[in-house]
Amino acid sequence: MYQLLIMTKKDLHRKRPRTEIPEPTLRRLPRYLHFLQGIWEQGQMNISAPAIARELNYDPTQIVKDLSYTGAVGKPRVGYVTYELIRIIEDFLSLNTKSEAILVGAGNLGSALLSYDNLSGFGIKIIAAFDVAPTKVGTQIGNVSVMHVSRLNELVTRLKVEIGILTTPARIAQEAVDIMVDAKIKAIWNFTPTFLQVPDSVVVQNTSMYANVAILLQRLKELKNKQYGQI
Amino acid sequence: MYQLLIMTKKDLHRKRPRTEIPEPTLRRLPRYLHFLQGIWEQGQMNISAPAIARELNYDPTQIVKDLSYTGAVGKPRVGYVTYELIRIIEDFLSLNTKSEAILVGAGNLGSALLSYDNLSGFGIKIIAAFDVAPTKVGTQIGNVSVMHVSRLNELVTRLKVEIGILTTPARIAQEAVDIMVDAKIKAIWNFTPTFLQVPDSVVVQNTSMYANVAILLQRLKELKNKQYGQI
DNA sequence: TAGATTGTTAATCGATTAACAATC
DNA sequence: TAGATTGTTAATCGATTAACAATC
Repeated sequence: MYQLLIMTKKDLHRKRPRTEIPEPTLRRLPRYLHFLQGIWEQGQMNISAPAIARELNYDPTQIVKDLSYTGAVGKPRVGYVTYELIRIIEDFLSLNTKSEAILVGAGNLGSALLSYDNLSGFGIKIIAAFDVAPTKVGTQIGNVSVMHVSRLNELVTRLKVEIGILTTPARIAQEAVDIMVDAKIKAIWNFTPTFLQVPDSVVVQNTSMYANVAILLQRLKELKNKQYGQI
Repeated sequence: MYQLLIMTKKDLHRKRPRTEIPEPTLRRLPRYLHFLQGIWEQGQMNISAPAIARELNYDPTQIVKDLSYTGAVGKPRVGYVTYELIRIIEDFLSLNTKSEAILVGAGNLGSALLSYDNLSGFGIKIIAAFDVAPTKVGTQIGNVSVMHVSRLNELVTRLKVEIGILTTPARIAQEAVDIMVDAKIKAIWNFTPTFLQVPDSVVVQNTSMYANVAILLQRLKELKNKQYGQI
């Protein structure tokens, strides 16, 4: 009776209700999509979850579960209609409506993203880049103009851009983010190793090269230990 | 009594024993490291798990647990010695011994990685790049020579390179991987959206831009639903 | 000493996997 | 019809979080 009223530490940190799609599912969906596009091009009209599972080396029930999040419905004994499934996943991931984004920090990585055509292939279109270096400002990288950061607020506000890509040096990352937040950017794709301070009304997606290297090196180490036995 | 002998489906798919560090931990460690380097430069000699937790917005016990994997030991009431902790995490993640790597596919993303100085800052040094385009072969990108793929096997075998970075177009990804595996590459960092077929003796780390965009767009969508209520 | 923090063990929570009924 | 596959519910597993004793 009593217990029901006690607010545990957990409650304070509790995540959003439960409309949330599990992150592992979101990671797998683009992989399914890529696979489906491949077989579609080869003219395969239908595809079953077990067939996808065999090809991508996943558990078949996991695929069924992941697909059920998207609202896709399949036929027993036949599977899903390839084309429909592709459309449903694309819709679900909002890959059809290209979201406009700006990029801050036109250095190595920033330039790469600007000239990385593929980026537009999955739902994001970079419409402007910002930097402070006089050598960068005024230039064009991959058809995108690089402007001085002082113009960020005006442009973002005017065009109502919601997504910001952060590729500055770590040292000035928070500063750049503050400017973005000020301009009402709603989602930040963070390529710096910095932990960003943002209000609750802004989402941050961290893509850390560091984390990926760390995992790779560790798995390689584990592989060796396994092979030679842990002496 | 009976049950003990039954081999479930689970057993077949079972992962390596349990020497394995959880992936979430491996993702967080580089973040701790970056934070620690920052406070070390500011002259802070000691740091406690709760203090790290406050700054990085994590649960304090999670930090204690993560750090315990690295073998770091702290003092109650004081915390960890900043410098020691940095060294221990770096050692643990093998970031001190620079591993040599080769890169296949010197396109947009490949070029970016080649000229991305930071990469060498976390344990990986690209010593050669490979491509098939005559316009690329023979050039230098970020101090790394681009050679024809036909030379991959010889060079990798001779220098005993264990890590391969894959940045080719998705279409030829598997082909490139077969060449790497043939040359006894042990770990592949895959930037293509392709599911790679490799023998058990090779580890693959997938870094998918697609997955990251998918998560970002989804979280942004959820954020909006939360704010305006789901009508 | 008192109190903060470590470090370990137990509880909880969420994602994956298994089981199975529905169905084409 | 028989059998493969979907789709849902239950069981399991692993990571996170809580609890708490040890200790500086």
